[in-house]
Amino acid sequence: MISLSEENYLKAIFHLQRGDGKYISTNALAEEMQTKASSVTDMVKRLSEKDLVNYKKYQGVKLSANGKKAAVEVVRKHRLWEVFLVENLDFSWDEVHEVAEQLEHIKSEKLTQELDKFLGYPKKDPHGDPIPDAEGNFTVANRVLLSELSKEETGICVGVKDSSAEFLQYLDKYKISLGREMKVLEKEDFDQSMLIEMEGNKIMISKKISTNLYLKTL
Amino acid sequence: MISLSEENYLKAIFHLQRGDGKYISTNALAEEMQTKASSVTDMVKRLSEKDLVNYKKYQGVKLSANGKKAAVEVVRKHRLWEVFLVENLDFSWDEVHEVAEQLEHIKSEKLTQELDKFLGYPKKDPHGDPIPDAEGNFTVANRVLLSELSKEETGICVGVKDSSAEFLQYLDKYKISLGREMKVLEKEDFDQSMLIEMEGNKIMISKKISTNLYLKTL
DNA sequence: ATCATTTTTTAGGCTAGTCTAAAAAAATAC
DNA sequence: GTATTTTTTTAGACTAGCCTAAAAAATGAT
Repeated sequence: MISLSEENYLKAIFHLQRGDGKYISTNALAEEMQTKASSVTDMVKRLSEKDLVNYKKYQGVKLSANGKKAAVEVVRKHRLWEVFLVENLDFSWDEVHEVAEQLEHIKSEKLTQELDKFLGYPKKDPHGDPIPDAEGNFTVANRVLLSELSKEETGICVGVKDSSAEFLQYLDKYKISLGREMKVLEKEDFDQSMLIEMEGNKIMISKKISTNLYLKTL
Repeated sequence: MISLSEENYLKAIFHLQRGDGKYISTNALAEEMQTKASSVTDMVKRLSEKDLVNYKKYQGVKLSANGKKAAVEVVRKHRLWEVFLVENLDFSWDEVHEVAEQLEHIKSEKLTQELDKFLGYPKKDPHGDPIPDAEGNFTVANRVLLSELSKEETGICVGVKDSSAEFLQYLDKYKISLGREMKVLEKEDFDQSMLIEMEGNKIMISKKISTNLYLKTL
């Protein structure tokens, strides 16, 4: 049995690893978990004992096969619940995170399966992130940050890197949503801002925004 | 903030109290919570400290106004989720309990409200138990146990006292479900079994069944 | 290669929630 | 009304998960 706290650590390691198998430092994990390095060392030892991570003193930690499976399952549940909240319970995309953080820990295979079916086996959550299927498979879309596009390039907004309520509300305010087509008209070296054309309008986008928006280039 | 464990204690006291304001003994609560009397004493002191219960040494415990409010809120969530599981996720009434025990602890007022709306403000859960509204109000139906009916009396099945999977599956097997009309044909003093007419069929019902089925008399 | 800095681990302590065993209070029996 | 039994509480210990402070290891600079 994996505890709530253990699940949160596995999820955090999963997010820091981003697919590849690199080792995550104790400090990085402490930062992600908003806790102290000493607490991380404690927990990481327990996870290692349970064969959920590979841990070598002073070298860091990475998910084992078991750990990855558990982490992906938590991510799957988190994203399915987000879809449910937005599609069926009138939540907006900036309101779902906190509640999904709780719902992701509900343990019931049948619940997850039936929820997935009820939602019509969605492939993406409201922020554009892929939802793993029951076997834990999912494809990370071919996407780039808006900030990486060159002048005159065009793309479609497919996801956000930061999914804080503040950022999402900012996007709402300027009518930036998933599926929008964007064209880079200008890139300013001075402050790395960009002039973008979207739906016939021209808007200035700061570095902070362009480094947190994912696009699929055409 | 009320912890998960505290919520479970409050719910247990609520169920043992059954509306009226009687004091619950430490042993009774330990039995309900499947734990030891000493653990109950510990917890009850903490709950008393938080003004969620009234506790007097050696006399027992009862819910305070705050405690009752919290307990009713947990019960409301439990029953709403049960409706969701049965109505939308193809759970049967004997499968919902365990999952609802987890879902009832999710903290989000908006979630509860929106779920209630999504379900169409249901008044009863799948076992016939009343669902408190957002203000915590609910009416306990005017009902009696089947075992209390006299010969020739008729009633409609409106709820179950025991909601264990075993009991509910037994009821399914003999096609006993909420809404069924039942007439008492015979009452046997010897083993307190009853001969019942239901949907034109005659069935024998043991004491164990008749003392766990609620009916509304006609 | 040595010294200083940063990172990580260890040591020891805290809380919530549980337990067992023993003591104290209440209830029951005679 | 005293003695026995039952119930309840207290005392002390345990685990998970966190903390602070100090020690140890790794890294980086000269």
